[in-house]
Amino acid sequence: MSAVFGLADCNNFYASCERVFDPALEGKPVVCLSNNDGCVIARSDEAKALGVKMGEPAFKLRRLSAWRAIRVFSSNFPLYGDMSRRVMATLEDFTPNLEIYSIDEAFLDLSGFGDRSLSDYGNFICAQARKRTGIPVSIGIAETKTLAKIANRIAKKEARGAVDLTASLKLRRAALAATGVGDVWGVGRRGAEMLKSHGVLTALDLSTAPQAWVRARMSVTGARTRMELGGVPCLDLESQPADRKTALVSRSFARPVETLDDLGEAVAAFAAGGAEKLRKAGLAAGSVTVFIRTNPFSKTDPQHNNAATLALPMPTNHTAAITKTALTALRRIFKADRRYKKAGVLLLDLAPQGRTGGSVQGDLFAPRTDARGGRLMTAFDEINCKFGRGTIRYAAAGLKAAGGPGKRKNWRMNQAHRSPRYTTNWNELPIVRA
DNA sequence: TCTGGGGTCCTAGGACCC
DNA sequence: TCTGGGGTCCTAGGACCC
Repeated sequence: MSAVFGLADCNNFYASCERVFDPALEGKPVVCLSNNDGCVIARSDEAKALGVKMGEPAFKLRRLSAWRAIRVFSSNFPLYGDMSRRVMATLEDFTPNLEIYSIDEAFLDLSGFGDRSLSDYGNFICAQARKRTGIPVSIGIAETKTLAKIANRIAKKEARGAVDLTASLKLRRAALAATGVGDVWGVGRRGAEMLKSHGVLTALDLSTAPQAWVRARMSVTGARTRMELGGVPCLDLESQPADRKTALVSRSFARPVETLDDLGEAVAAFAAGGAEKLRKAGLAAGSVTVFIRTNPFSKTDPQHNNAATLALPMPTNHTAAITKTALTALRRIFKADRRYKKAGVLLLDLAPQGRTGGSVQGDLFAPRTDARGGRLMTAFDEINCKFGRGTIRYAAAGLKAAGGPGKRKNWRMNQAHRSPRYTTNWNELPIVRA
């Protein structure tokens, strides 16, 4: 039985949250702003129709002819977090397995629901979420996460509740053909530019591009995306959230900050906030990075960006210890006569409290088949992709195993001689044989 | 005048060990 | 024709995500 993924995504989430608490906003253009009311981070459909762009600076809103009609909100993240929990709790009732992917998105395990219409079931879930929380939700259904994203995008575009791409290959093909390569999950701006310059314009084009070519140009993540578009799942549902690896507290300043004292005050506040985050999560930091930067949009100010990382004497989540180290780092990077616009404290090397890391070694672990019985690509397959047989003078292939206690982390094999050294990571890339 | 905040992963290459 | 092989750990920078 093959896997089926649903991607449930709240429509215009923050704007929809504001509407739940003020139904008079229904049908009106609603916009939510970032911290400091800096730029637009959510728009209702009506606001989109007026030409409000994502990420647009708030002051530019006033240039729109219809700006007086737009209801503008400062962000209220505690509210959005609470609404998110309610939506997720609802979704949980309709699947045995749920992965909360972001504040407004969740992947649902819909495998084994094939005896009824998946799109009917999806529509039912959407209706229930709307009824119980007031938040409009759409669901994309497909054989892989990447395809489910595409299905969801279509659902939103066509103002449908659920879109199911599992029904026929023809349907999937049409969806891929109608999706620009830049709109594929995992393909960002740079990737899209590169692909377009080679004539790969749609998701369908990417799904049929030669695997080795994609692997060479877009690394293992791109190769995975390509396979997922073809219906081969490379990304699993992860219902257990992993421990966080970093924690960041940063802000843009409303006006430029110029003195070490003022900057220190801000950094101390960020450090305290970071320490509290860690305590809530039961984590401790091993080191602290402080960064400061001037306003990159300024055409007149001299620019300065800098950062420093300092190890803490021992892993901790105590405010005093983290603040002290953060301020030491700040003193190292501060430059007088600069107008700083943003600063932050990044806490690194997070580990569950009481455990300070260490490494485990054990038996060699080099899987050759994946969980579905497919053969996994080996490092030598990749070398041959890249250089072609017979041209290799020296190669080193690193295989990164799937981890887990008792498993050795890396397995490297050196062959032949002379550079270029070629290293690749092992990342469970399934190979489908014709 | 005014342009967000918080994350993850991958790669290349170096340092260092036996 | 001409060279060591195997392993761990770390970092900077880039790319991507919501």
